[in-house]
Amino acid sequence: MRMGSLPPIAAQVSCAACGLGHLCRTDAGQDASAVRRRRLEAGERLFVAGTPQSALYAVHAGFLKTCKRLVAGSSQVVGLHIMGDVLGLDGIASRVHATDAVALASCEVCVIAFVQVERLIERDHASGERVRALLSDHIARAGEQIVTLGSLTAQQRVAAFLLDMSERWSARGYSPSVFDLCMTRKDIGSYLGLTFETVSRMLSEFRDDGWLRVDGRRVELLDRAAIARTLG
Amino acid sequence: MRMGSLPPIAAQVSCAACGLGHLCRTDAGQDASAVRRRRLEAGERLFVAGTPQSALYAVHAGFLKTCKRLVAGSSQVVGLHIMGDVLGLDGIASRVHATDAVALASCEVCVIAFVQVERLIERDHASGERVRALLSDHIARAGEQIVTLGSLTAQQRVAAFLLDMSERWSARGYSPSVFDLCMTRKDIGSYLGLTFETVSRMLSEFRDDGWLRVDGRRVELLDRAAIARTLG
DNA sequence: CGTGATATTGACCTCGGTCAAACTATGTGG
DNA sequence: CCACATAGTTTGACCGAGGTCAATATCACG
Repeated sequence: MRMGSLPPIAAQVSCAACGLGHLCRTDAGQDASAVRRRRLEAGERLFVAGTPQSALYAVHAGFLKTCKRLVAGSSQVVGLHIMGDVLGLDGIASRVHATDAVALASCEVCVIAFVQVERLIERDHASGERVRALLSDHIARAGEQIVTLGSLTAQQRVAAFLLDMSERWSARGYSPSVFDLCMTRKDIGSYLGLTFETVSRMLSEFRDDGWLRVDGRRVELLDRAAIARTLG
Repeated sequence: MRMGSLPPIAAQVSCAACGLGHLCRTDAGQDASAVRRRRLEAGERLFVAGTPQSALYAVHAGFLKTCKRLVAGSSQVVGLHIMGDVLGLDGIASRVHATDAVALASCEVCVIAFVQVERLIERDHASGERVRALLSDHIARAGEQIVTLGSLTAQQRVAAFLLDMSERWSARGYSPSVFDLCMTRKDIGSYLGLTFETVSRMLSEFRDDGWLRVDGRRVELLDRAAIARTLG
């Protein structure tokens, strides 16, 4: 396994395919400096829960998680974000970050100030509609997560997780069958409301059934149909 | 218990306190017919998942649940809505209802057509901001639900549910300690990712601890602090 | 009344959490 | 280059929270 000192960011989304759409386009006579791009190494934080928020974020490359702080002092992973995804949609009204965002790999994130978004919205209605669509999508995704946590068994949750990841990578033009989870079993467990041991056990079970191959965080789906069938 | 043939809708929100805010105001020279009001009896559906959506809904009086259909054919309660709440925020982008909405008591619901909302948004920017705030609030609420389902025990979920209901009723000017759940244990269980037996057991446990009184669907909280302490 | 939906409670069992041990991978300092 | 430390993963053994199944009670309504 080659280990360059500066890991190249392989997976990258083109601006045309980005979730922000034209919200960050600087070609309409905008001040180009309104859209900064920030680079993060794995483990670095993009933002911190409870702090003032003044921008939206689009993942240009890399992979991040968002975590909600719990009363008990621990935290739960509530979102996993790949290139093209938009972060910071909660907090649009409150202007306060609802979650921590942590890079799970080297990332490049476009930072679009609220003032910039507002300027665009005032100018053309399509931008307002785009923001509403982003928020609406986020709600739909949260609804899926609620169903996963509320109605599925451990096996089904891991299956749903794998299929979701597969679908999202393939929607960005990458292989739907081979991908990197980029995170610990503990993070996956936290995201799915399970312990990391259970996640590990389910992955081993799927491997023993011949449904996938696992090597650390790299996964290869061998029988998507079988995995999907567990959700029936 | 008096049983009139036409049950009066006791709890009602004033238009000033409604979550829609000025989105449904007809005093700005709007066509008053753009905002219809629909009356529902308990059990009646306001809308059905998968059908085209062309309006937002504001609960003027009564109580509704929203349910997501599951692959297995069953469904899960994903939202509980009292007067002042806005329904139909998912579906703003897709123009398709993501859930079923069912009245849990006699309801009056204001129906505001999308075209009306769009007309308002084009006219003044505050309306656009109001819609964004509604969506953002919805996301925050979904985040809380995800944490509840992902990290809390059965006891904690029921405790969180009771405190949430209490808070919401009191935010509308009603008693924070005495309120009607308006729904079956099964619905509560579905909402919390529990079986109805477990919900019943937890309520009995709280009753035996002297933390509340239960009579069917009517609840009186006697020791909110103790209930809150379980979330510690 | 009787019927059907809802609620409560008990007995039992299972899924998944907890605890523990072994193993791997990656990094660090000598 | 190796000894050691640290974090992550896998797997086993055990246990308990909560699901399942069943009996009974309660309530609404025809």
